[in-house]
This record gives sequence, structure tokens and C-alpha cells, in this order.
Amino acid sequence: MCSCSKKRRRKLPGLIEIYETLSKFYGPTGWWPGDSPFEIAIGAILTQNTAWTNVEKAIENLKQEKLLDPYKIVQCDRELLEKCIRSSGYFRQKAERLVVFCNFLIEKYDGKIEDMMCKSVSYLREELLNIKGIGEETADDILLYACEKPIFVVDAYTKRIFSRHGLLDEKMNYREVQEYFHKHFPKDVHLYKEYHGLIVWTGKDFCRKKPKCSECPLNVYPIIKKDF
DNA sequence: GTCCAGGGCCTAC
DNA sequence: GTAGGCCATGGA
Repeated sequence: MCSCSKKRRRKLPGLIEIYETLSKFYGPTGWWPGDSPFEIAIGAILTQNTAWTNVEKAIENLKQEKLLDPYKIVQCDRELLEKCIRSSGYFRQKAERLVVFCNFLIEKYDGKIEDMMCKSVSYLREELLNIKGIGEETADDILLYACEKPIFVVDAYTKRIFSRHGLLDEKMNYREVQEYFHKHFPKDVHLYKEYHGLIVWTGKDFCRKKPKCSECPLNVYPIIKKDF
């Protein structure tokens, strides 16, 4: 037996312990930023594969043009919509996705996200996933942050951070990761919102090019992208 | 100039 | 079912 195997293995932190560590480090995140459920849903589509700072500008432009309304978005000139959201990247695709989502909202819920809230989470998830341009993460962003449904949002940072800390297998798919959180963490809308916010903040600070690893609250390992 | 960011769709195999 | 290409801007 080699000598290293005699060493006592360090106990891995669980989901609750990691949440508490991050929460203590950052305090309340208040995630997701947005003045209304509709703005949150629009942000969820615009932030697909894009840095949030680029999305903020796009949302501000939509506000300036008074387009933050489903009826206005489907009626407005497509070029104006694309111009507003240009900073968020993939602006042609995203303009189409915004229009498709708004049409869904108008046809099914009279343009009001608040009217979605009375439906079950499984029903809503199925509906959202049937909309072209809305995948699992975007659907769950909308369900958790706009519809206040207790469903955990899994993103690239979640997989990266938790697999690096030995809690998840990198090969796990979206639903498997989500089930893990549902099973091992209290099912609570506020806690789910905060946990995802904490993961986003941790990801931004410690998963990018110049991570401040020595300051990372999850100091079990530095979370450096190139390690993956 | 190069890399990367909180995805999702489509096609080929 | 899954790997790879594509969509695009802006900051580091």
C-alpha cells in the first residue's frame, strides 16, 4: 500500500455546507436582477452564452425604447428590436426568440407572466421547452426567478464548480445535476434563487481568466477553467 | 489579436 | 444520443 493511501481523506463539503460558505462570503445576492417577472424572462433569453454586462445594456435599450412589454415586442420593427439587443450578441437569433416567447405569452397567458404562476411547475416546464429558443436552463431561469417555482437552475458554472469539488460527475446531464440539488438541498424558492446567484458570482470571480484563487471561499481547490 | 461568456438549434453519424 | 458547427458582441 502506498503511503498516500494511509492519509485520512478530507471530507468533501456537501451542498448545504458550500451554500453556507458562499453565503457567508458574499452575503445576499438578490439574484436575479430585474424590475419585473417579464424583464427577468427577457434577461434569461438574452443572457444565453453571453456575459451579463452585455445583457444589461440591451435591457436598458429596450427600456429606453419602451419595448419592455410583450405586445410592444411582437409589434415593433424587427430592425429596432435587433438594434436594441445588439450588445447581447447573436442579436438576430435572440430577436426571433424574444418574439416567439412573447407570442406564446400573449396567446396562452394574455401577456402576463403572473398568470403562469397558478400552473404546476411540470406543466410550465413542458410548455416552455416546446418554445423554440428556450432550452432547459432558460426555462428553469424563467420558472424560478419569474414564476417563483421551486426548481434549481443548472448552468456551466454549477457543473464546473461542483464537479471540481467532487460532488458531481462531469458527465452528468442537466436533469441529473438538477435532481442532485433537489434531493440534497432544501426545496425552497428563496434558497434556490440565492444558491444560483452565489454560484454565478463565484463563477465570475473564480472561474475566469484571472481568478483570485487565494481568496476563493471554496478553498478546497482553486476553480480554474483550464483545469477542465 | 485572441479568448471567452450563465445556450440552444441543427445536422451528420 | 451525441459530437461539432454555427450564431455575434464586448471586455479582459
